[in-house]
Amino acid sequence: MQPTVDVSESGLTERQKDVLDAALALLVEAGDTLTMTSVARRASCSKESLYKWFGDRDGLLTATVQWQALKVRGVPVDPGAFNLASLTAGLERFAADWLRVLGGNISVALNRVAVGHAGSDKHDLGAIVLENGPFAMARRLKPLLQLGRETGLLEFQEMDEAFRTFFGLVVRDVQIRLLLGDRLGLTETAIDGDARRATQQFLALYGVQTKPAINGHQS
Amino acid sequence: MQPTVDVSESGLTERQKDVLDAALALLVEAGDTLTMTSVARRASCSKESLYKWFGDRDGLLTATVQWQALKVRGVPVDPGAFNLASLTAGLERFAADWLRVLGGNISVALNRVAVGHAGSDKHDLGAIVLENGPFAMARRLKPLLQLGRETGLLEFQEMDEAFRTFFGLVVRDVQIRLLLGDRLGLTETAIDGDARRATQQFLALYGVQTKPAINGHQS
DNA sequence: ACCTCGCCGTAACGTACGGTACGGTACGGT
DNA sequence: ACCGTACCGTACCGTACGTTACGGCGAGGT
Repeated sequence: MQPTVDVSESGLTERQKDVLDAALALLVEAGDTLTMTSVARRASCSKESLYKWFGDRDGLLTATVQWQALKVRGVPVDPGAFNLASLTAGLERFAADWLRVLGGNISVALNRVAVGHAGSDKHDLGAIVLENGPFAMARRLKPLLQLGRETGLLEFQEMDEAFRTFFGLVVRDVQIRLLLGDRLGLTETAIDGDARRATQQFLALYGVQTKPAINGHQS
Repeated sequence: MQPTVDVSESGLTERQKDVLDAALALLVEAGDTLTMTSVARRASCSKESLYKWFGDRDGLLTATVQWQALKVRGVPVDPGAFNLASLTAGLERFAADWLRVLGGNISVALNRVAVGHAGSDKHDLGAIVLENGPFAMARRLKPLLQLGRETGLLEFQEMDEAFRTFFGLVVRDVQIRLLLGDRLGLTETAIDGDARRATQQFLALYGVQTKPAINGHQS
């Protein structure tokens, strides 16, 4: 019958959520080599149920990715008073959040399977991760940038270019190196430092004030 | 006997190179779903030879990746007279080259398989791609940055930080989006424009001259 | 008490594919 | 002429895994 569970509506039994969490854990441990049997065993459910709920292996993977995506909905940041300080704080917080997510086991595992399956299967996993990764980040950040531009704190022509520059300054080679298996101890303090550096660099490029903070070393 | 062909010594028969080229083509077409049988058929060789030459499937993939890496050895750029113009040109050329490589089918395919296998197999494919991707880029770029610093055109404390910032400004979200299957028409003119923008932004952050080119739009 | 439904556990099926074995052919050396 | 080497093509084996089928069981309804 091809159920094709749409997780975004979250029409999910608690039982099914448990199953997806188990699948998520296995995905982190074993990557794309996880088997339907292993998921069933880990979740203490029958393979028959897996197939009834998710259609096939691809459907299970898709549902798992969407389930995780549903769980990371970040909180939007828009404080009342808006000035350079709050803009800076917002950008830093955003950068740090993003680096924390990217560095997590789950993100790495999901991106790995999505990259592996990109463009080749029916429920395009790559598109889903793209949608809930970079694109979601853009949707969340752009209002902040827009606000910065409207209040005269930032100056840029193309919103998309500004966003992508910020993305580059924050992520740099971190994600690709993690995906390729490079250990890359992202301690909490290192993340905070990188977030500050990226924010300062971004402000140096797109901020209107002629402050001295040109070099990427915060004070 | 575990041959484990070391391609970096290029102890490869012409016949074997042909086989690896065939494997490369199949990798681009089919990704990690390529089978030993398909490679043998495409290259008009026997599976027995594949196993004799490369040990096993992993060995074949490894040899293929190394073979491609051997073919992309970029040419170093160090002109005689060194000034801001040549530094800028060098950076732009570098950025454009890198974007062209990243956008190519072969790079995308190889990065996909390497990400998929990262950390899980014996010949760590991820490490190999890491070595011939980001790390090779760093080794090639750093001398240029060093020269820029020595001649007083650039100013930075940490070489590595400067490199990674340049990386971020050039690559941004391009690579991850390509890996996740996003079409992303990288025309030649778009690449050149991006290379110029990234270079200008980098110079704005790390250059010593107080030129006005702060915003990412070239003139 | 009985039926139905949803689920677990397990066994079974089909197949794709990694890996091996073997016969046949071309060729260079002696 | 004979042999060894290297290779192709193909058939074959073993296994892992996706997928399906079936028997049993507890719960809720009638």
